Amino acid sequence: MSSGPKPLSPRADARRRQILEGAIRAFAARGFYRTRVSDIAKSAGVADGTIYLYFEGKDDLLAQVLRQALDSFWERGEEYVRAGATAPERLDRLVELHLRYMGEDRNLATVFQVDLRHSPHFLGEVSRRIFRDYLERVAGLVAEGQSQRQLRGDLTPRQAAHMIFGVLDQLVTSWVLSQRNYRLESLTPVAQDFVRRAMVSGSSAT
Amino acid sequence: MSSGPKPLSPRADARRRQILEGAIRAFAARGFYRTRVSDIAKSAGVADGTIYLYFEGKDDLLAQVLRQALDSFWERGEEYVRAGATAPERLDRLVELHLRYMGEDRNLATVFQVDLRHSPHFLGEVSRRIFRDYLERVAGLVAEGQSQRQLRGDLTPRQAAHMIFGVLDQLVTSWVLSQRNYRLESLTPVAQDFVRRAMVSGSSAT
Amino acid sequence: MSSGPKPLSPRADARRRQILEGAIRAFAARGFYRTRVSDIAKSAGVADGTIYLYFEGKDDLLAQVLRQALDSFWERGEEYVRAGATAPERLDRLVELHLRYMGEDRNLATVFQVDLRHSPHFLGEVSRRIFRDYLERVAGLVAEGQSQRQLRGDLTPRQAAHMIFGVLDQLVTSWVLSQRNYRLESLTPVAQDFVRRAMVSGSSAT
Amino acid sequence: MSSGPKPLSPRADARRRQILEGAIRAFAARGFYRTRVSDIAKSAGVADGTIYLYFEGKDDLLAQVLRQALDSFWERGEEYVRAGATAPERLDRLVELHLRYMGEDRNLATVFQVDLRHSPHFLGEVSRRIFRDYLERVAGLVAEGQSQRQLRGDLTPRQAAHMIFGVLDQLVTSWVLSQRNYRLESLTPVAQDFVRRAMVSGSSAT
DNA sequence: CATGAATGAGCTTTCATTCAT
DNA sequence: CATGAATGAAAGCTCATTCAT
Repeated sequence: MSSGPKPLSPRADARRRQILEGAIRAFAARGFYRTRVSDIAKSAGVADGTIYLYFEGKDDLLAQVLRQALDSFWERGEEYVRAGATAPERLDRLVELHLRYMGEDRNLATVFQVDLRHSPHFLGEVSRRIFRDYLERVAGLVAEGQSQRQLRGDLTPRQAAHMIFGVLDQLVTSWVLSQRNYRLESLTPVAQDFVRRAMVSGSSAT
Repeated sequence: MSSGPKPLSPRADARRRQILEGAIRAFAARGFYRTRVSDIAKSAGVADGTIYLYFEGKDDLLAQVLRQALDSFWERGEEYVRAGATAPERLDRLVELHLRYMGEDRNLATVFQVDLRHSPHFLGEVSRRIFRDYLERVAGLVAEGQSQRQLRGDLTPRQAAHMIFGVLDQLVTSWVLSQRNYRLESLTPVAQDFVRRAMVSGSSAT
Repeated sequence: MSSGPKPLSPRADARRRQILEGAIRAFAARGFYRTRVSDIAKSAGVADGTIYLYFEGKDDLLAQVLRQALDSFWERGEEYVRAGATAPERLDRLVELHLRYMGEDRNLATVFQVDLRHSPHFLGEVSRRIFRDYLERVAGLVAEGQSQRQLRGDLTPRQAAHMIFGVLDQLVTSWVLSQRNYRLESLTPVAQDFVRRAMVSGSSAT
Repeated sequence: MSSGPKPLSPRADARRRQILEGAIRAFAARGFYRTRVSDIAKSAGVADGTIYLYFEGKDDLLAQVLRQALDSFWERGEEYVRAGATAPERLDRLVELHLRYMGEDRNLATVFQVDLRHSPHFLGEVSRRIFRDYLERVAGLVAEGQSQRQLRGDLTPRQAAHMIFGVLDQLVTSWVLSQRNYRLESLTPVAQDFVRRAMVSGSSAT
């Protein structure tokens, strides 16, 4: 999927990662716009100028953070999700994966919930691709389940994907903004149940 | 509900509204951070300095846009929602109201989906209150429905409120970001069905 | 000396004075530059725009404050000073007059000590004239005293006038800046003695 | 005496000085308030932003100019003044030092006479400390001379210090404002004589 | 490769002045 | 005459980016 655009030396790759991680911490703490490049440099332990040896600028840095995180998300989870025996099970696994992945790194989650939302205004295509990627995969899962008659067929896969993503996304947002301290993963069963009820065939009580 | 903090002269109130509307257009077009105060002024048809006669600054302007919009949302919809005969019907009406209200003003919706998400980093309390207000009301609807045995009781009202909000919110976001041109309200039945299935008692197929 | 440039109606003259007094209070409180025209208006109890009916602008206002005060100083004191029987006595009276006049209105004194000093940079000619007026009169007193052999003749009248003014001026400045509360006039004997010793003939111990 | 607050690299220290000197020229030419930061930058030959790497802002710049000048004044002169054999001689040396120091740098003198006077309104404590420092040292000289019966004892050291300072200060002010071109130092004997007569014991002719 | 001092475009905000009422 | 809402030029300051070391 992600053929790294430049095959970097291991040394250079480590440096790149170091900066990326500094950027995640910095963005999470203050938000993209309020984060200065020098904040990122400090957080990453490099000089300001060094950042420009590895990235084109602040915008590019955010784009790469997001891209990288999404790549690693699917790299790690795609196989796991597809290994579910039935469509509902595959949705369960998606829910679990989403909450677990985000729950593991609150800083990264913060960047996703806050700065990714803001990015359409300046990352344009990049930003849209990130959303599209996610939604298309979920839509794929849904379509497959529908064709196997395991999921209800009276909504489009895209619509379903949006709503499922919406549920997960809001749980993450609320966790990120929450003052309280709880584990995001603990919401897995509740979310699984919610999505299952909404997606599995059966009469909607009217 | 909202006792305007300062009783302004009609003239001043009109001016205030004029600026607020200019701000919504400007924020929607470029996002809060990329919008200059002079953009707002131009969009509102006033001089830069005039803005500071009515607002404390850019932050205040966004806060007021959000507050005002939320106030008018509930002012307009609370009664309508509560007029539903049963809890599922009240949820239906909430879904309908949310999509209709947002669908009516794409600029305002854009500000909500994009800038409100970004605001915790700088509007702090204001921002949190806006989310809290919304969620508490929905949680109230859910709790009521649960005590009347019309909604399933095996999740907390807050959790339910988050997920319901997530569904609606994501439909709005996707509409706002979409290049295609469709009416947001047209998604009402789909969303109602999704929420109903998820919330009305009945066995979740496992 | 000062033939008021415009013979105003009594009503208008009262208004003019009202603004002038507001300006003195405002300038004293914050200094010329930090005083906004609207501060002056508030302090004088008129609308901002009204000020421009009586003065050309902020600069003009300061110039008039200073001019007016100096006029009234000499109007009141010239006769008194000249009524001294001998030159030393006339100097005594000058010292007394200076300290009494300034001591009577701390606000006015503040404007003189602080803003008059700053004014050469923007009031140019006006500012210079105010200093010159004062110094020429004192120099006149000294010259007269010298020709009557009552004051030492081994310095120029201008030099003497500067140093005498310097003594008085510094006492006023220090009073204006002082946190303590004492009457400026109480320094009269000390200053008179200082000036007398410095100016009356007699061998300077070497 | 002045333990520089931050031990800067030689390079940084040179830059700092360069800006300070640009600021003195700029302030002298137009006065603090009418000087724009960009004027200072231009006069110092650096970019606007560079100034903020070395100073906190315009106010800080003026404060540092004044502080630095006063430090260097005493650093250079304290020993010289105290080396006078008698109190009158020490006063002579103070007068000489004051006029010589100021006479050497008309720009710096201008800043002192004009902007230091204006500064109480915005430099508060800094400004007060500068005056206090000077006056206390002179008062110290006077008190010492009084206890040795070399200066008249019928005025307080502070009062004497004020008046002596007033004499010197006014000579500097008048030199700074003067259109004519003369050497400030040339007034040394006159001022010495004036101060001596005023301060050395001996009957004041009444 | 790495640094961080220097740059200067760009932004928010203030406030003297004007003029329709 | 008096008002004060509106104006918009002007100014201080920030910070992404560059480049000499």
